Amino acid sequence: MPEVLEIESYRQLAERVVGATIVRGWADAYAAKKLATPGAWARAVRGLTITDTTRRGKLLVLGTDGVTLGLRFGMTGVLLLDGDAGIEGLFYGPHDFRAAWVRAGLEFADGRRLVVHDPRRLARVELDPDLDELGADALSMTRPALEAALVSRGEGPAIKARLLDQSRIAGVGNLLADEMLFRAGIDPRTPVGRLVPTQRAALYRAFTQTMRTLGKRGGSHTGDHMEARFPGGLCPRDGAAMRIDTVGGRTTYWCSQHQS
DNA sequence: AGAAAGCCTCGGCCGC
DNA sequence: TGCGGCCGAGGCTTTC
Repeated sequence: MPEVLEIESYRQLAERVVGATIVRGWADAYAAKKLATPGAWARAVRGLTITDTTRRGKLLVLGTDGVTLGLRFGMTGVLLLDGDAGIEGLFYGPHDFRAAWVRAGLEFADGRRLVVHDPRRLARVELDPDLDELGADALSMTRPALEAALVSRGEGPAIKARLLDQSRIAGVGNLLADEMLFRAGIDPRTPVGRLVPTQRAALYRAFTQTMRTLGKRGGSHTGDHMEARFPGGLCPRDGAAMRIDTVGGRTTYWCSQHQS
């Protein structure tokens, strides 16, 4: 579920702990998988004071007076502050909270707790995350940055795969990718190198519209194409059958008519 | 039973 | 032929 729009809402929630000092941190073996040892998180965060929050794509970054803290949320991770998600409707599946699904967190001197709630264990904590591996941030996409991200040798990969490539564009996930291609009227299988100028212009427009509109509506799952995102769904724009296939390694829905 | 909104690794392929 | 980089497939993990 979490794509750049959700992570941005988590960042805004995390803003509330700027200035607070960590008295204790914990992460289970899965959440700490990217660290040298499972205990590294607890040792590193103790005594740090949060100075600021930033975000690059789907990576949430907590600045401190020492090591920088990174949080990744996988497919089902949610950030909670004292059990308050900050926004409603972001839970995967049954909007359920279980203490057993709290995989990592920080406890502050004032008693508050900032925790990662993640049923499927794909969320990760990081120390001094490497931002250089991430491409242009999706929420502040510019036309030149998009064009640069679309450069390829030869035909290149399918446009959908390129949109999901976090080293080119950081923050676009499966639902946002399908939504912007839906709005742009582009077949997700089109090789990037074969996109003509009018398609590139349409994609940029759809890209920024998608971020703005879905951001206002409340998340990646509020796109126009979502109502047709099931087998047998019909395109809400023209009533044609939606196609389903794996593109860029992910389940992809697109309109057989206006995206061909 | 099969699929799932993220990401990592592996191996094959391509172009220099 | 050799090599690095690109790209797709598959796995992780648990749930519904």
